[in-house]
Amino acid sequence: MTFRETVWRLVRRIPRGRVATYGQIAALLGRPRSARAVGGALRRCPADLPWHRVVNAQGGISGRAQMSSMLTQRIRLEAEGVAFRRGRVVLRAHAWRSTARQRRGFP
DNA sequence: GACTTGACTAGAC
DNA sequence: AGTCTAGCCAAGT
Repeated sequence: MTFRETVWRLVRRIPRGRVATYGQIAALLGRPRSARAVGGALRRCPADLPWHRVVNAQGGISGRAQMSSMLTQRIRLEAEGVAFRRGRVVLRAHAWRSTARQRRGFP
């Protein structure tokens, strides 16, 4: 099982209408400093993966080569009911909380 | 096995 | 709040 595959498996668990950050995914996999590698895992991923539910630590959509792809991500999120504010996802409202510890600790 | 490449981040101004 | 920087690390070459 490669790192990339574990990322995909976890991303599939993010429910509709919620988002996770790259760093959060990395931390949940026990590799808190591999956020960047998580981005790499999503750069090329299966078409049916809900990749749009992963955003950066500020709730923003991270740079892609094509801007159309960034727009696609926002549109897909809004279609799931995710609210944006000044170009950022409202993390307070939509951050995926998978554990009790995170429920307490999320800013 | 040694580089290089990013869909990252926290910290410093 | 915006910009820069230095770490970081899995994958690709």
